[in-house]
Amino acid sequence: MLQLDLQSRQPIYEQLIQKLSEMISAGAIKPEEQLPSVRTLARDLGINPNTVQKAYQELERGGIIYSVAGRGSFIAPGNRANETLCRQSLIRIREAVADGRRTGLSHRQVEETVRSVYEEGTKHD
Amino acid sequence: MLQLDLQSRQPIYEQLIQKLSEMISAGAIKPEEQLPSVRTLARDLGINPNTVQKAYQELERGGIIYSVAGRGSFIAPGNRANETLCRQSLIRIREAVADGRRTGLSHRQVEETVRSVYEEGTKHD
Amino acid sequence: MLQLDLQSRQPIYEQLIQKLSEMISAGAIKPEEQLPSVRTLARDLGINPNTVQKAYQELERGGIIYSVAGRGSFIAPGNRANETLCRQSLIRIREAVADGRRTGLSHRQVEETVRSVYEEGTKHD
Amino acid sequence: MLQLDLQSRQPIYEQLIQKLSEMISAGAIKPEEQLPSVRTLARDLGINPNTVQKAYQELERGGIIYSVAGRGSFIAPGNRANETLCRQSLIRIREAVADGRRTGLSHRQVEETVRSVYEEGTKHD
DNA sequence: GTGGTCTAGACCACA
DNA sequence: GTGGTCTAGACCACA
Repeated sequence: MLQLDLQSRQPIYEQLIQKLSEMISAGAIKPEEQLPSVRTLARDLGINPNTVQKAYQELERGGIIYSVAGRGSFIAPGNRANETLCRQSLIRIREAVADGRRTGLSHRQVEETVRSVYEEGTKHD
Repeated sequence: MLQLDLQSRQPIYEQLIQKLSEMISAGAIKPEEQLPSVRTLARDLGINPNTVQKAYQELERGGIIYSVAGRGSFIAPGNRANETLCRQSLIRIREAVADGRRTGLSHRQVEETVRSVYEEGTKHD
Repeated sequence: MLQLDLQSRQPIYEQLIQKLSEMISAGAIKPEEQLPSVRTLARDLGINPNTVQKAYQELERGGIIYSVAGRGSFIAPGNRANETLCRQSLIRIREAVADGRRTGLSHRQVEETVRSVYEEGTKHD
Repeated sequence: MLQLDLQSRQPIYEQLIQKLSEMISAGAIKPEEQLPSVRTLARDLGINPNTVQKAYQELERGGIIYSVAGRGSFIAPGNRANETLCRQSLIRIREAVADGRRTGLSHRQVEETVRSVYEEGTKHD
């Protein structure tokens, strides 16, 4: 659970933000529930506490979680984790498709690709 | 023409590779035609010659262009600029869509986004 | 009553000092009246007894309350809760205004802000 | 120039953000002008590069500056440094005044304080 | 214990 | 050289 790719070009803290957002969005962690402490999560993931903290701070800025010094970090009630993820995802899709269109991909080709993604049976992740 | 975004997270040399590939793919530059010299292009774009050099090297590795020491760089005949771009583009679209699906976007929502991209009139880029 | 903001940057014990001072200053608790015990107040507010203890100690240092070992804490007769609060408040206002002036706020803008605060009907707190 | 108080309760990076915002707001550094590099400024101020970077990143998030990896950090054109500072300043004044009002300060007393700040001759800072 | 700040120093890709 | 990321480790106030 919460698999990171330390070799990826995407920074670890960004992967963390994304994975945690997904878990929150999926309801795996619920509003007002406490997140693992910065140190605990860092230890469990084998990364540095500063990296976890950076991710937590970004999530806090985005209103997904809130942190109370001396107490811990918690899922914000009414957080927009899902909306945020969807919005970002749609932007990325739009960019990728616009790019493909410029390259000469036909509407049909893109539609076909989209369809194939949605027809793959439920995936492991 | 050949607009770069110096502030983008995407490295300039990658943007250059993509833009040049697009121009070649679109026939704006034809096989055996000569590309501007590394220094000229760097000066025109206001970027570092090392950056242009890196882009040219990658394009050569991909068989899109070829360089002749002392003479310059030329578009390779029979280059697969278009195929390369399309392949990469489809991969990126597939990844973005898979991501969106995981986030909870419906097939319909994605289709709608794709459609809207294709319905926008011819764009400036 | 005695609303704390656990997420505020201002430490809880400081908020406690301020709120208690306000209540004493406003006469909601009168000289020689007993304050709730450290443990009781901590339980009621859902905070750590150490935090309440720290606030009580500071209030005692300021001559606002006094404690009798084994009996409890009481409002000091002749306490200067009000004077203390007013003095601190004026200092903070002065600093905030000086800051605003440096930033370029006009005397008029600040006056207007002050007026708007005083014109808001009686507030909940 | 750019005096920091290393003993202050206010974190160094926040002081940096504020001071730089003030300089930009005052026109001491103009749009598109380059800021000192993270390392240079850190060395000059005798603090750690990470601390400077944190300040720069916050300023970038606020649209006050922009950073280009490998090139440097620059004042953003059309930045709202001044508006941002004024807005924050007015909020702080409003809070301080509301606090004072609750404590029992009269409108007149506050007005008098404000006036006195504005009547002090031009100050050094 | 908890989050927040800071230092010292390393490594990376890019310019 | 430049910004960006990350580690290791320290210290702080607060709870």
